This record gives sequence, C-alpha cells and structure tokens, in this order.
Amino acid sequence: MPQSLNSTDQLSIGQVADRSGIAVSALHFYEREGLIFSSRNEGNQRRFNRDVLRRIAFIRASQRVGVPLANIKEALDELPLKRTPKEGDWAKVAKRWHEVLTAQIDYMERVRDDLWTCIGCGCLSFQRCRLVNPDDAMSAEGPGPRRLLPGTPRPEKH
Amino acid sequence: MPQSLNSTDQLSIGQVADRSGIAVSALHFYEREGLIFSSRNEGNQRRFNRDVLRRIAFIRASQRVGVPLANIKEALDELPLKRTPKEGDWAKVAKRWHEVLTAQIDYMERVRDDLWTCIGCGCLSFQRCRLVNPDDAMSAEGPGPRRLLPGTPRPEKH
DNA sequence: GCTTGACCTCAAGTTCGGTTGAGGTGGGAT
DNA sequence: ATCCCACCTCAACCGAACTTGAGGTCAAGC
Repeated sequence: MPQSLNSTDQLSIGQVADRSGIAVSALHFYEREGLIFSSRNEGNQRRFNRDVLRRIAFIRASQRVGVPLANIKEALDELPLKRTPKEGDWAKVAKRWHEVLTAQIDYMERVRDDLWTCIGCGCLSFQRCRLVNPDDAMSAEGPGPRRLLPGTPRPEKH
Repeated sequence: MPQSLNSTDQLSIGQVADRSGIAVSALHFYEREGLIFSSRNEGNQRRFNRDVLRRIAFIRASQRVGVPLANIKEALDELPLKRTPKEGDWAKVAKRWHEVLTAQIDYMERVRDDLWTCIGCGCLSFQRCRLVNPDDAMSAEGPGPRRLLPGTPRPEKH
C-alpha cells in the first residue's frame, strides 16, 4: 500500500499513528471508546478524516494534565458530528478546559504552598490543616487508580 | 475494645481509619507497599505510631496532585526509620515536593494557555504546535493509565 | 454460653488505559 | 507462486490502587 497516493484526502490508521505518535492499538481503543471515528474503504480498512489529528492532539494534551478519558470524551462530544468542526466549535471546548485547568492549577498551588508551610509549622494533621480534609473529593471512590479532575462521580453502589 | 483507653500512645487501625478518613483496606495496602509501618500488640493487632497520620496526610495530598504511590514511597523513604521524624526531616521532603509541583504547575499553565491560543489560531496540530510533541514523556509508556509526574521511567523492555 | 465487633490473612475482583497475541484478509513486489 | 506488509478482529493480559469476600481469632457484653 503506497503511503502517499491514496486518491482521497483520508488517512490510513498507520498514517495517523505515524503523524500523531500514538500506537495503532491505542487508536483502535480510542475508536472503541468513541473518542475518534472513521469510515471504512472497500477492503474494510479504516479511513480517517484529517481532523482526527486535532482530536488526538486534544486527547493527549488533556491526558497529560490529568483528565481521564471519560471526561475528554464528554468534551469531544460537544463537537458537531455531521460536519468537520470549525474554530468556533473548538473554541467552546477550549474555553471549558481553560476553566477546568485553571481550577486544578489553583488547587495544586494551594497544596504546594500548604505542604510547604504546614510542614514548616508542624500542623500537617487532619484536625487543623485544610491540606487533606473532608472536602477531599477522592475519598470514597472505589477501586482503580486515583486521578485528578475526577469529573462526574461514579454511580452510587446500590 | 474501648476506643479511648489504650494505655500507650499508639493507635489501632480503626482509629487511624477514623481520623484520616482512609479505609482500613487501604491502610493494609499502604503497609504492604511500605508506605506506612506498624508494630503489633499481644493479640497480633496493628498499633500505629501517631506520626502515621502525618504520613497519610502527605500521601493523600500527593496523590491529589497526581503523584503515583511509587514516587511517594521514594519520598517517604527519606524519612528516618529509627526515630520519629522531626520538622527538619519533613522539611527536606517538602522542599523536594515543592520543586516537583512547581514544575508540574508550570507545565499545566503552558498546556492551558497553548490549548487556548492554539485553538484560537488553528494550529492545534502535531507539526507546528508544542502542545503534543516528541518531548512528550508519556509516549511509549506501555499499558496502564497515564498519570502526571511519572517519576522514574519504566524499565526498558528487553 | 453466645453473639457482636474489631481485628487478622489471603485470594480474587475492579477500573482505567491501554498492549500483546493469535488467527485471518488482501495487495504489491520478487 | 510466494513472500511480506499493512490492515482486520477478538480475547487475554498488564500495572496501579485499591476493594471485596471468605474464613479465622480474640475480648467484651448480655
């Protein structure tokens, strides 16, 4: 399969993998999870629209700052399905992310500074210090790894 | 077992769980992983030194900002084993964390702002944008969830 | 004397974010 | 004709960070 001469403007999965640096297996996974989409050619091979690269860039950037895939999917679900997203569509998504990240950054700064001063003052305890306290959104989260920006809580156990 | 009248200054696992908000099962797990320690009483029950609460506070605060347990353990391993850690011991640990968190905060700010401006300018692509590029430390990390502050890289596959 | 509650151990299950591998298709180059 | 390569599917596995459950001990309280 010659890599350059596919008549349409679509990309094979290998090309997407090369250009994005994401493993083919991960692209399969993202598609299964509904984060990216593709059509198929005559031979049942995936063909990706070029804008998938933007999606992937967004996915990876979001992961790097601790956002779980489920939340990334929610954000991407805001993009139009029928047509290729335009600047304005992305801008809305980006605006939301900007707020979320700012909140998390503020939180991290608080932890960083509290850790510093609380250890200095010797109050690193549960009674007095706001560092780790009942507003801890991560307590009571069930199994699985703890992560930042947990987004929507897990369904209550019945 | 009366909760208040244990003659020594040690805490049962239930008391630690109550005071810290961490499940007993998680405390077992942390002990297995070497993040906390205990001695045993005559009846083989765990007895925790009071400073375990500080350790746990540190663990949870670190987790909330995305540090994996393995790295937290490394940090805690700097504390003296033989005696109860003092201010100065904790201060060293806190100083290191301060640097690490500051770096991560800077990184998050960059991502936040790049996401904002790159989406504005339409360059959210792999070719031109520093948002997601080969210096991406998380590419080629193998299975398991992606996390912040990955610390020491995984051993190379043979 | 029996139940209740807190504790113990050890094995197995769970979620997330993928990877690995087995087995199969289809096309281009030698 | 045969080889290789890129692609396909589906099932199983991995690591992190726990939880859940089965089965057992021990002391206190009714």
